[in-house]
Amino acid sequence: MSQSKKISDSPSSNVAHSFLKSNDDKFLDDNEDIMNLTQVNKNENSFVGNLSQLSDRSFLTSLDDNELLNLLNDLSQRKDNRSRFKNFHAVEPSQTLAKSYDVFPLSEEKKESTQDEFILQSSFTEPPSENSTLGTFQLAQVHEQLNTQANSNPQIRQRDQDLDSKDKDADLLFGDYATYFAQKGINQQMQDEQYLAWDAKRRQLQDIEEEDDDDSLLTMRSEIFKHQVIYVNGFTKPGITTIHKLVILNGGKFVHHMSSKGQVTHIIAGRLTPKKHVEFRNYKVCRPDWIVDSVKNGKLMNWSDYSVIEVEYGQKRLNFGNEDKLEDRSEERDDDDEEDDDVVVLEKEDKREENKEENHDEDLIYDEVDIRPLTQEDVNLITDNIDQVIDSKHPDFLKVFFSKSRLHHLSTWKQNLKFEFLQKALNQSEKSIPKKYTNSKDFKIIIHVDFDCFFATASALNYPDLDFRTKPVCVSHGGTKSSSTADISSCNYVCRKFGIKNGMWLRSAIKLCPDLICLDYDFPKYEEISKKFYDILIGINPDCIFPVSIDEALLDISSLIDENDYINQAKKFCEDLRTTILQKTNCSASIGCSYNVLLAKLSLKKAKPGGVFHLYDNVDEFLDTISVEDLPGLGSAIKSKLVDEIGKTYINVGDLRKLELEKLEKLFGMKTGRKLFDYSRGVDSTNIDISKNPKEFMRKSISIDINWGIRFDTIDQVDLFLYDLAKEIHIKLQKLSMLTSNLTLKILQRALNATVDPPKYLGCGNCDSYSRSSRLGIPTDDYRILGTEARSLYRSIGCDPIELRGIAIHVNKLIAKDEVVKQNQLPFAKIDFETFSRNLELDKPVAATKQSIEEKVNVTQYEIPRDADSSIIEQLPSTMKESILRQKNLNNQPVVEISKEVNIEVFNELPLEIQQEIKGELRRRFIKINSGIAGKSSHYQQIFTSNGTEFVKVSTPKKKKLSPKKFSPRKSPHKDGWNSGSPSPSPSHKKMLKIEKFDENVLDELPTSLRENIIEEYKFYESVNETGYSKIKKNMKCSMKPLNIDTSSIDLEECEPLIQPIKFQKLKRPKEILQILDRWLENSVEVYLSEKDFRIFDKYVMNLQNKDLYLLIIERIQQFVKISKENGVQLPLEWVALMSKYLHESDRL
DNA sequence: TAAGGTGGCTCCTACG
DNA sequence: CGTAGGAGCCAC
Ligand SMILES: Nc1ccn([C@H]2C[C@H](O)[C@@H](COP(=O)(O)OP(=O)(O)OP(=O)(O)O)O2)c(=O)n1
Ligand SMILES: [Mg+2]
Ligand SMILES: [Mg+2]
Repeated sequence: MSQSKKISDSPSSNVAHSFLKSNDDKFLDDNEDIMNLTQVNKNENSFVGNLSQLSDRSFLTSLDDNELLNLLNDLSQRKDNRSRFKNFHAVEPSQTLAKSYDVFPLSEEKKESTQDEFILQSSFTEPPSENSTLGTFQLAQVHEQLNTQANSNPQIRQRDQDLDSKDKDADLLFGDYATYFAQKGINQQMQDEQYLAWDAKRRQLQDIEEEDDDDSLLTMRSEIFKHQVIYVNGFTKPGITTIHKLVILNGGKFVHHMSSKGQVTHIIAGRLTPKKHVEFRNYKVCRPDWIVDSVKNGKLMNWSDYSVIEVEYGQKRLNFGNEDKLEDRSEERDDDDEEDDDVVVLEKEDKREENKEENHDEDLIYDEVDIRPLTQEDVNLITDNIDQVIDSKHPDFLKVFFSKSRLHHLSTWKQNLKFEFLQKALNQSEKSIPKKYTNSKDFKIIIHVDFDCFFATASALNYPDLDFRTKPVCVSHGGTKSSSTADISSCNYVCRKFGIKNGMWLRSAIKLCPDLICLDYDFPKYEEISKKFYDILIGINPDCIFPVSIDEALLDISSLIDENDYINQAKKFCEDLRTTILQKTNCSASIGCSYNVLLAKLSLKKAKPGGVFHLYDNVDEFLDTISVEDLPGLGSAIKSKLVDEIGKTYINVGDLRKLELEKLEKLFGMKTGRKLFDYSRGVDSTNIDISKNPKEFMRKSISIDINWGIRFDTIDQVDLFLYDLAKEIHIKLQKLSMLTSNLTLKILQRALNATVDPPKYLGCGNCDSYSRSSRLGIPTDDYRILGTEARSLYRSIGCDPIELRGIAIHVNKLIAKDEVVKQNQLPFAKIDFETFSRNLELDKPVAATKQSIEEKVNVTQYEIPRDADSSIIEQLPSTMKESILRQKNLNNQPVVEISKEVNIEVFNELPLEIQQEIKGELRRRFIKINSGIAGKSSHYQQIFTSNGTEFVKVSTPKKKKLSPKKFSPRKSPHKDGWNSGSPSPSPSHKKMLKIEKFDENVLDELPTSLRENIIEEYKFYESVNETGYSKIKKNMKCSMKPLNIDTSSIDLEECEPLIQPIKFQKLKRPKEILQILDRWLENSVEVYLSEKDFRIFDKYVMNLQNKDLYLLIIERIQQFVKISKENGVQLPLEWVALMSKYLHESDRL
């Protein structure tokens, strides 16, 4: 029962690593099931040779189960572990780690564009490339993979890794294009140079002939691509990154997706599937060398000379009819923007007809092709290319958004400040220099210092001619347009007389004050001023400093003031401080001074603008003049409750004081009630001394929230974005050197009554909010784990991507990295080793034992369809039966077990660190080690699910119904709430299970075989928890009317089984297999393929039961052979041989 | 155009 | 009963 216990321990979600193989799968010999794509033989010793790589957790993470077990097996077979690891610590991990990469198949990321309709799912079979040192350059690789088929040269890959580990400035390498829009080319020059330096280095390490051209090309600058908008489809050579660079460096515009309708002028593709052929029929499609040659020659080449090889249907090519004319036209366009060309228009209209007919053939990854002729508007769009709309579909969205988000800046600054002062406090407490303290213990002087209308003041420094004191000035994005929905970040005190407030929309502010002057943000300047500000504060050496914000801090200055003359001294002190700040920063600050934080804050408010206020006596009198909403922590929600309670709209603190404690506690809860009670009497004991209790000030959670610009069409885009978020979280975790074991995904879904376009431009509008969290099993900072989890949670929530308006990832249960090592050890040994002995009694696998005799490596698996007839189960060996029934009972999933031999004693000889690493990893995967019979051999066991995804979640036994919470983004006191539309009557209790991947009509028209594949594909998009064949079918039917699905009609637990196909390369989904095949094929052009790989592949194909997949594979190879022939490429004889064999076989079928 | 983030605390309640 | 997930609220 220990297993089921373990799983139900994690009610929300757990993950298990799927490792399914069919029983009759014959190629189970030791290493052979891992096809070696990279020619580097993964021989028996490859693990041993790289033992030091164990010092990096990511290495283990990257292994698939079998590899992990092999490693463990290997380690446990050696008696000389101790001596082998003598120098364990001396080895530098990054170098050896990199070497180990070539053992693995190439990384696969879901890609946005491919030439076929299959989409790769990310998985844990990826190499651990970006794990431990996620340089931005590696991100670049990821990005590239996202947008094109994974580059297939493992050698380049590895060198990138090598380089990255050496090159600390790798960030800049990527920055040169990823931050292009954000940086607006300021650093372009420098970054390009760095890129070239890097590239030179790379070329030293290898002989890349075919890229020589590109290298020199990258130094070229011109405007030849001006007004051209380039889109890259699928795998190209040179890769998408290079093309991106070439295009941008030469005046063009590069887009990552086709959704910017009508913008794209050229599509670059290596080859086209028939589908893409149809889809792109109205574009100029050409080969990548068109770009290269154009740059090389300094002028646009005739694009039609670079027509793309069509994959399948012979010469039925891209018939643009009069190619010459078109060509002329395109040349013309470089010089002027004139644009009406009858030929084109006619042509396009013709195509429109055809397009209609074949529209159902779309794979729906892209927007429908926009076939109308370019309008002047479009041209403007192209011309203004940098200022194009960037929403969440844009690959650089996060970067750009963050760079412009004031709130993001505020949050980041605050975190940095808190961190900084926490460190300072920690260091100080070490030194612990007790201060001379002459005042009595109760004596306390707290001051609260805050700049007056900080952003406005600071930005105004950039406008020396502006009369800031008399003119209404504010800071916001965009111009002064009376329709603007831009937020006012900060407004000066002139504005406030008009009733303008921070956070108000510009257009409502303009209504209040038509002469309003808007200034731009200047974040670096704010930082700079803040730095000076804090330096001053540090300089006065107070008892403690508590950073509240970039422009604001609390100080305890008790020991700087003589108790006996505190009024005068504090007065002088504050005046001096204010003056100093004003002198050094040119910005006016105000100071509130009192004996606790609450009163200091209230005094500050009173002191503004540009003054100091002291409050020591007659506190109640003072409070009676204060409105309750000025109390810290008392916002609109509490205020309105108070209004309800008291019955008047203006409530001052005196009114609040009249409420009894009990009443307040009942209304607001114990703590809040008490706080209000105390606050109304000026009582507050908030501690601001970090060094007193540093733990209290430690970071407890990390999150990323994006509720602006979230506009998606497909689940794939959402997935990519979630990975981006996960990467950001990863970076934050890494910076703090922390790990997390809990992740929460929160999404905002457009409320039913909300308009598709909310009042605020690209805002989230009125939304329902859903959140769901999940335990990760082990502490981690691996973005793949985080990302996969997030994707999984997204599916579990089930929001239609089109309705998505906000996404947030929160991680909590943070733990310092170095603490993890200590903590991991004990529970593993205790729980897993002990409880497993019970396991053994239950399901000591007879079959496995038998196998262990029969085979050197024993991989047993029982594959039972979930709805398998119970009589079938009855016939099974009792141990199997029990195990299966238990698992069935547990999570409705079939069971698979793997057993291997391991000598636990030998394993125990390993260095502790390594043991822990492996144990942790096994634990994470729910593989248990049994200390075993006679203590000699051990037994691994793993729970599997029927789901085809590599990494699967174990479902919660009972699924809570999702009840959306109405989300009204921070209703401000003024009219412009986040949702200024009509209020939502109640949260929409509709199920949002639709993921609109397929049009049902499309589906119906497909041949059955293909449909099956697609349905299986679709399965991937469902949460593991909720996946069910029947549900999918339901969803397909409902997909056109998602919002009307009745929740009650969908039983989340209703899951039908799917028979497990056999696996290849640990993969079994046709899409993945084909993907791998494609990569392999492409690889095989330039590199030697091992005979072994062919053998394994052949074995796989011959054992394949799925006829359709079989045919698809053959088709692929056929295509490949054909293309190669057309291009005069010499193919490996093996392919040709395989081909004829398969063709022969297929005749038989 | 526009960039409505983020972390901490508290409350409520379902779950064992 | 304690715990934890999830929602609410708030501040800058
Ligand atoms: N809704 C808000 C509130 C604040 N800020 C930014 C701009 C402010 O300048 C800065 C500091 O916030 P304050 O609350 O200190 O506000 P100001 O400094 O602008 O005005 P005050 O004079 O009231 O301090 O934070 C913002 O962008 N949006
Ligand atoms: Mg301020
Ligand atoms: Mg402030």
